[in-house]
Amino acid sequence: MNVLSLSTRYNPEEVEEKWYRFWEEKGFFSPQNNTGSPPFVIVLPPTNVTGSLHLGHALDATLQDILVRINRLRKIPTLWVPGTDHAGIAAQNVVEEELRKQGIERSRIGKKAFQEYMWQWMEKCRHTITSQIKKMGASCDWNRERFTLDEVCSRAVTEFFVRMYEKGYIYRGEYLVNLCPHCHTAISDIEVEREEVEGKLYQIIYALEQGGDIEIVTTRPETMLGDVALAVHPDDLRYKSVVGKVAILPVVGRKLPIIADSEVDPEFGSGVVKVTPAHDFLDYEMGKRHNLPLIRVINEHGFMAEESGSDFAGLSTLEARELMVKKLNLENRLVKTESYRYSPGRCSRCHTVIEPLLSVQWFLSVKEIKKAAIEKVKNAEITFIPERWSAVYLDWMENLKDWCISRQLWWGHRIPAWICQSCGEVIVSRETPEKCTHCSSENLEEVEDVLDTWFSSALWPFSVFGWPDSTPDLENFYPTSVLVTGYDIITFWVSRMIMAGLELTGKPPFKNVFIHGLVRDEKGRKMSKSLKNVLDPLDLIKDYGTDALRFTLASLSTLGGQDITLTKPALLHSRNFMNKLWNASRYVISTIGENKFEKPPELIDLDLFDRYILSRLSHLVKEVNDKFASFDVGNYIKAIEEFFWKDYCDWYLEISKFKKDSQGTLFTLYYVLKNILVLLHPVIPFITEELWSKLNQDNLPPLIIQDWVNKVDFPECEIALEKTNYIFGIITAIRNIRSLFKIKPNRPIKVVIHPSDAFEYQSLVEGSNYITQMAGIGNLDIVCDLETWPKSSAIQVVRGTSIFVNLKGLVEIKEEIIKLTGSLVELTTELERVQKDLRNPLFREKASPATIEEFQRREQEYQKQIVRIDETINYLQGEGSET
RNA sequence: GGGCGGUUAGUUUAGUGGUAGAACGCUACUUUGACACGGUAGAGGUCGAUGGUUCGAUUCCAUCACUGCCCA
Repeated sequence: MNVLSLSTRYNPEEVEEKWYRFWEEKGFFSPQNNTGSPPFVIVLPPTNVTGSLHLGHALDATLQDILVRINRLRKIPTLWVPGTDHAGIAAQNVVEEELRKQGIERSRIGKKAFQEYMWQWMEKCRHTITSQIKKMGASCDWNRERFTLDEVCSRAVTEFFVRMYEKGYIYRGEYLVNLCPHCHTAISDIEVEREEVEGKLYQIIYALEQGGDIEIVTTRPETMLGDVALAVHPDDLRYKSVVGKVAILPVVGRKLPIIADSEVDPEFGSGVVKVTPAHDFLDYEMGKRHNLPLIRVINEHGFMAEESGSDFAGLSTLEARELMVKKLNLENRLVKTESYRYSPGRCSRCHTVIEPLLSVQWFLSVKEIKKAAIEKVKNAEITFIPERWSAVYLDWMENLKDWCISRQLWWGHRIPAWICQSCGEVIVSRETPEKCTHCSSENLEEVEDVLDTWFSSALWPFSVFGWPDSTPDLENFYPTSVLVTGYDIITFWVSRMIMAGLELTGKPPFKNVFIHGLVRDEKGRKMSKSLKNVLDPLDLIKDYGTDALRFTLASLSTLGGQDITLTKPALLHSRNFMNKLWNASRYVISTIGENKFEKPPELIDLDLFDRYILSRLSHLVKEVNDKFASFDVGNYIKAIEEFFWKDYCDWYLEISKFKKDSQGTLFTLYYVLKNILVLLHPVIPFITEELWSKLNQDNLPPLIIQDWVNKVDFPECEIALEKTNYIFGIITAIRNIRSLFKIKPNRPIKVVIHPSDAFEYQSLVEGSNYITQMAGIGNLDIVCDLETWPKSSAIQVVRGTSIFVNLKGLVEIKEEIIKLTGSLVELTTELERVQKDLRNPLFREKASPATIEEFQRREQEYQKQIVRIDETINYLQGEGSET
């Protein structure tokens, strides 16, 4: 095959689908139990069936795939379980909105019909998502794909619920909870977001029964209808005398006791607050402490309830507020209103201002189950990477309150509970009960509520394996190895998986939690639908290829888990990298041709440059394994990139062009590229597999199941590194002169090189052929004893070596002197800095021996170079005076 | 108000108690038999401010400023 007939551009579309299908059909994504080592297991954070993948998913999947693929190469049985999440409230909202566009209202078609729409939507969405995950190259085991509402996962949810109920951890009752008037459901504290807005603060006068007035402040006058008391701080001297007296609620006329409670902030407004226990969390607590009644004046739809009176009932809260203000004005009770910034809670899903409302809900008490979850992180049985996120987790856990788990939705896991319509008994059961366990009545009604989505995602690491049954998969693959997710989800999900995992299985669900940042747009903004800055991974794949997208996301990841600013130039750079890899491989493949390497590698003759690149490769492999061990994905990639582009392409490959007849060269070209492909495969699986198949001489198995590189078969050769470093410096210096004097690249030049010691001389002799070729030299003289200085030459000094490039007529001696003097000044400054420290007794006493040695080495190096430059300047000054 | 980040070249950012790196962009040269999505050679930084610790601070500590996120 003439490889050079291949396109000079890498074309991702031609290879990606082919290889994914090949891998999947061959079953490489399923765990191979070919070694006895413990498996490496990841569960994919289940993707919400709310639409399609965004770049956050792309990053998350890329990082997971890198871990999975490296471990697979390491011959560790590897399993990555994919799946989707029913995403209760979020998915229901999406479908509701879709239907509304078609003129269909959820409330009109009823629960059953709506659920049918939900399932249809789910199937469609799930298909979109899984095909996107596949497009990303994710090597997950699709045979084990799960959906949180499928039978296996649902059974786990029921089991979890029943066990917690039986242990007394789940309870039901009427409490004040966050209700979203738009989503018509209760939500948990964590789903409430606060955002500061411009509001109004109303100052209102309440009359005292015994005569006189008292002023209060409120942001929500409409809730006055539910007032049951006024409260002041017990130490507030201004109001000592009114505590225990009675105020009259304006408009309504209800009698309100004035109580003292230390939760009242005396600095806020007048220092007197109204107490509305049915509609405010602080007031609710206060009401409990003081045994106050609850008057519920707002209903679950966010409208005024019957109890608010005939004038108000049926109004929205905003209408009620206006009416209340009007009535207060009529009664001359409103002193004034002023603008005021406050932060009402909003539903994190629909952004509607939430209403604290009394309602019957189900709660999970966390008091007991959080203990182990805290302990395991504190004693590092579960570790966060980066470590600092464990503080966020612990802070959250330690302040965790009981979790409201019931939702008034039509999409989710139904709470496995029945209420006896005869005696009111609550029956929680795995199976549908036939009669009441208390009164034997058969008139049982199933609870309509569903469970919070996180209640089921909490079980994901083991429900996917069939828990509570003790299945082989559960036995083999649980606990999982690492969880990879964004920091925004630590409290929502990670914390709950740890609690549920420890409570139900007795084991931490994973050992490591690998936290990454969020993907931001070019301006550093979070991607959001409302900003219209969301990028679709599929569009980027179309423009740049999957590998380039993965490469970009992964190489921008930092160990600190910083957010990633995704820019077009970064994507272009990655695409260019793919092209470079493609073309370097084309060169290597065509250069090797039909050559076979039959001799064992250790018998092949290797020259200086072969040993140089193999030494660098050896160093790289160490670095890569090191970075990988610490989850430092970004630097793992950057190290390979630098090696490949700078060392392999720019130096080794260029030099190889002048020694193509050497077996050692051909072997080294092949050997290094082969290793590069293995090292890069976890990050850019498609292009590497494609190139592997073209490079593959020995019919080796596909790259995806190759052996990972733990070390290189050749030892690092320090001398080769030092020599090539020197030779490359010489070449660069000559090219620099060329460039400065604008000598055409194809014009040969005459060069005299004057080394200062045996090392330099030997290196020059060894490399002379390549120096000549790489720098475009026509005539090269290496001269140890310089009897006559070359005239009319541009000069550079490298180490102790002077380089003279003959440039008759082009060189201004004055210019050369100025240039050299410039470097002399720089070097002298550096030398002085080093010597200043070396002369300092404190430095010699306190600095480490290695540092002192290094400083001494630098001192010598500078001195050597300074001597040579000085000598050259002296000569030039002589030459200048002669002309 | 509490907690956690960030502040380094024009831009996006790595990084380290001992000469500050990269990518993109920029300048000049360059279609040379892998690659112009390329090559060669360059220019560009008082590492947010002020103090402190240290032989030595961009790096550690404190304060401050601006900025982002989380929690109340």
